[in-house]
Amino acid sequence: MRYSQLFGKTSKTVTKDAIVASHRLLLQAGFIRQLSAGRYTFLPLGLKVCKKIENIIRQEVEKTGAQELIVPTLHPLELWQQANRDKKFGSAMMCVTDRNKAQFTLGATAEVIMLDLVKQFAPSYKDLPINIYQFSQKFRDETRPSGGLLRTREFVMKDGYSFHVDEADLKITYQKYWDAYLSIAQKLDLKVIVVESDNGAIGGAVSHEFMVESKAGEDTIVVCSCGYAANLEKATFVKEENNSSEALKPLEQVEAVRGTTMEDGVKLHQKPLWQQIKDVVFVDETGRFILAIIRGDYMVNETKLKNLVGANELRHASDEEIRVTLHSEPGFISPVKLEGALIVADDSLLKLVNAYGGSNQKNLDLINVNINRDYQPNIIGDIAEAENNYLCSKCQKEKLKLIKAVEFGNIFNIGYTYSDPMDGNFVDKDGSLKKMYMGSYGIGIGRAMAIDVEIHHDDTGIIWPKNIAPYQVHLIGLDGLGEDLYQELLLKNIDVLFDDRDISAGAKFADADLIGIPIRLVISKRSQEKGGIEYKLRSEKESEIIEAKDLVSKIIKFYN
RNA sequence: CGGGGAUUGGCGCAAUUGGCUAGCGUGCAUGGUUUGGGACCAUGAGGUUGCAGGUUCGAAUCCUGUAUCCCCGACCA
Repeated sequence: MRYSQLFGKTSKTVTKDAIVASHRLLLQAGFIRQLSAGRYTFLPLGLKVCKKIENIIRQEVEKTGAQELIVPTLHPLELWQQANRDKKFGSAMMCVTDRNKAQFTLGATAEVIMLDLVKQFAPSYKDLPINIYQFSQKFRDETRPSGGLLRTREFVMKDGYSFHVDEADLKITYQKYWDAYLSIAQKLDLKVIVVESDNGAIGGAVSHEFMVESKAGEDTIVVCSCGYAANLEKATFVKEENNSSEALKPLEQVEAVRGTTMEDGVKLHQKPLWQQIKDVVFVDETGRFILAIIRGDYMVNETKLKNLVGANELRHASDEEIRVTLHSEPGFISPVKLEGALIVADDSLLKLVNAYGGSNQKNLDLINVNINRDYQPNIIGDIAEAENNYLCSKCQKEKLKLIKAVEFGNIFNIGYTYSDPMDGNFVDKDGSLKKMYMGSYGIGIGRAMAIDVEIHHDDTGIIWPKNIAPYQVHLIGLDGLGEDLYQELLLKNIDVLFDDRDISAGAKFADADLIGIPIRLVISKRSQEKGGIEYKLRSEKESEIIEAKDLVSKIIKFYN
């Protein structure tokens, strides 16, 4: 490709809105263009990178036995409703209506469509496992897209789905996908950390996310030097016992003229924060009130809480709701004698005696509050959020570390989440109908591209890993030279971008650095005087002169 | 959804106690001089200042509404 013919060009300036490096560089180097919030055009350079990423994914994913197909973008809303998915995904779904008033949703993910498709072939145990995937545009009405391609409302995703006779069979495919994802990451020159994670809107029991550490990441993951790694929404830690050997003291109500924060309680009672009971009231999508209680120095993780109580969405209760519905008082909430709310206790409270906190009345506190004596939670479980330096629950020795990361891909063990409501059955050996066990597997292409730029760039531009660079070679011709070499490289099937513009050398070098193609060649009077062509890797500072006859083999060698 | 900021030639910005023909950089076009790290000179094209309404002799500037975009927060009672 001649640069002079390439649609899209680099620019010296870029909107101040582009904060993260990948966003800025991809815009500046002419790979993408924004259309509206969270929706980007992929220009020819950007699309070339996408296609290369897709091909790597295709190659690796097919090793799991997956077969490529494609389903329509518009999904009948009815199918989603069958599986109750419309509620799970909720407002992130984009819906449209056709001329017959039939309702559709723009595909955000395709579990229900793929299951419906598989059902149409009345699969038997002999047909299973079925392992299918597609590359297609996904639509999610994200509340806040951000970071350029890192979080968008419209994106191409490789989404794979597998159907099995049982969980044991799924685990074989699950592992194959796991391996495939590691290979893909390796080819994209990305170091991934595999973490356990919450299944979120996809549903099911177990899942793993393939994360890449990055400051631009909006996810926090928890890692331990022992190898433990988990999403913040799943991470567990050791909850130390501080005073569990103490004798239980009688419950007392005391006067407490104080403010409404945890800190006010600590000051007034002169007792440690961890001994205080933290009370947080939530309301779920059905209007149910939930009181989450936890040791004072811990935080409630809403996702953990959601999973424990089986809620889809939670919001904080208003002060008015706390007063009117629960007959309590903001800042003085207590699980003791509280009615009208499901009481969910973090298991940290089991190891805590003689706690203190509110009494559901203003300026009155309770001291020596003890679980299962003074109040009885409806549910006890883990709703606490891990923090830096908490003790790892796996090795029980090392301290946890929280790091920022971007989700590169994920694999889900979704079980019967869809087969159940949608009658996703297969015929077993004995002729009986059984439910298919499902898995699903996703990688976002644009995000993968952005992560790569995030990880591989310097002050002057992008440094593409060789497997996904838009071109293999960036040829710069100076002094009117280059045309012959360009033709020769084309003949040898080298994918080359030839900067044939009649502009200054400096401008060409700057653009080459920005665009980030791995090999830069310069042919000029100077290079010829030195006996050949200048060869420089984008990732290196130094260049070398290569004789013309050795050039092609050197390029080919680099790419193998 | 809440808070903050923004919207002016393709792109990045300036001009607001209301006042002359809305400037500058970059990019683009033409001509010339240049040519190893974003060259220089000259000439030129390109804007109903997001949209709608209002105030005024006069609005990019003030008022009202609205749309869009960006950032922070979606968290402790």
